[in-house]
Amino acid sequence: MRYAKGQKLHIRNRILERASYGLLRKGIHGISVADLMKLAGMTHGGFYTHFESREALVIEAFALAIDRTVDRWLKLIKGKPVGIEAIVESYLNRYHRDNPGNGCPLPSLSADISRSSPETRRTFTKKLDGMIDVLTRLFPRESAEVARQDAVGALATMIGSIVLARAVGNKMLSDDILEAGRQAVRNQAAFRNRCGHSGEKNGSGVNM
Amino acid sequence: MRYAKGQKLHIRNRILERASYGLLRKGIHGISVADLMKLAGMTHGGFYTHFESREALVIEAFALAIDRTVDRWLKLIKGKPVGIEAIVESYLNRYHRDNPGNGCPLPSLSADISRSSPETRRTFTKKLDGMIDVLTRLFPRESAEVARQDAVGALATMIGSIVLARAVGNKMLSDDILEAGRQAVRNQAAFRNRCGHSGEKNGSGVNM
DNA sequence: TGTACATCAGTGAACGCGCGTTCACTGATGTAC
DNA sequence: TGTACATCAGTGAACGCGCGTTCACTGATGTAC
Repeated sequence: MRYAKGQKLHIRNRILERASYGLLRKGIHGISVADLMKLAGMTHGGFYTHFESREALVIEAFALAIDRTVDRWLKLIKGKPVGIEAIVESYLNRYHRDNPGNGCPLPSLSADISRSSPETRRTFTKKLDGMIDVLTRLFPRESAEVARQDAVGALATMIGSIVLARAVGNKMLSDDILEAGRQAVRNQAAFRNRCGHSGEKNGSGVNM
Repeated sequence: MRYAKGQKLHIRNRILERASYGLLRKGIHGISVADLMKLAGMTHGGFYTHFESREALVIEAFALAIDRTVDRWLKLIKGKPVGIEAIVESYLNRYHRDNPGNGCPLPSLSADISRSSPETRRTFTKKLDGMIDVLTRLFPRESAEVARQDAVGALATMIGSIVLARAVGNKMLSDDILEAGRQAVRNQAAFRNRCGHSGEKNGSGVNM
């Protein structure tokens, strides 16, 4: 089967997208090349005409999932008052908890990343930096450093909450964890806004 | 080699302890039975005289690591004024980040747990509940629910921070993440203590 | 436009390898006398 | 106390299996004329 121009790239993208889904669901080591190709409706042999190795695919799939998450965030906050509220609601909810395949790769794959090759970790670091930048804009503080710190704190809370909520076998406890996570992020921001020394003169993040 | 009474249990415990170390370092699927036995100074064949299966060992090793973490916490807070500071300092520091083998299993293994068997998840849930109970006592609030929510929020922030700090390839960014995590937990608690209307009389957690 | 050939993405058998688990065997130690 | 036998934890070869990767082959489509 020889394809028209552009067709090959199209198929490569399909493999990549489905692989991203499969890897987020099953974990970096939890799904085989053959099964990843099956998700794209193909057999395993053709894999290597599109990717140099399994690891190369994993890196690209991870980057894609991060990009998608950031895109979703940007859409969520577009035209709305500055604040992390909307992102927290979309992150710490049941849909995201129950559908890791379509979600943020940080709760699903970070632990595996920390045991991966330097190249994988380098990609991770770069992408994470970009995520933090986007979140930082949502925390108007008296200094960029404080804003960034608040953004990282909120992100860590969101990731930890999803990780826990997915791991527990008890739905009620899991729901409680999501709610506790949402409340924790609110409290972090609220302390800075109302009690901390920021937030007044620059007008800023009054949303929470 | 036939052993004296108690000797077998002694060896079983050694396997379990070393396995806990190995699994926390390499991940649930990142180390073989043969390598786990090597950590205990033995060959792989004898494994099944001590454990029914690899999975049975994983469950026990995970539970052991949780128990150790809780014991460490209890020692840390014994005789000190109520507060989560001591635990946060010991959790979100470089030693814990750089030595997952001796640390809390939640950042290392939770993502794998969420993809594990119901039995594994049941053990996880029970152990997590115990951890939350210990932390809850450190948050004196007007209601048990609010205290527990604050405890879960703090735990989620700690886990997420370690997960991120371990995954990034850049030491400076990693240190920043640890500091942001510590600050975030402080802010969560500070909001309840100083700005919220809790902690004093009834104040119910209507913070936002 | 039609025909002959070249291309190359996709197929599926096969490769070497490492895994979890089993098992016949070993030999140090416990027990009986 | 000394001797003969029984026990069974530990060894390491072997098992079946699934994995990532390779490769000879196929056949639909592009290209030349």
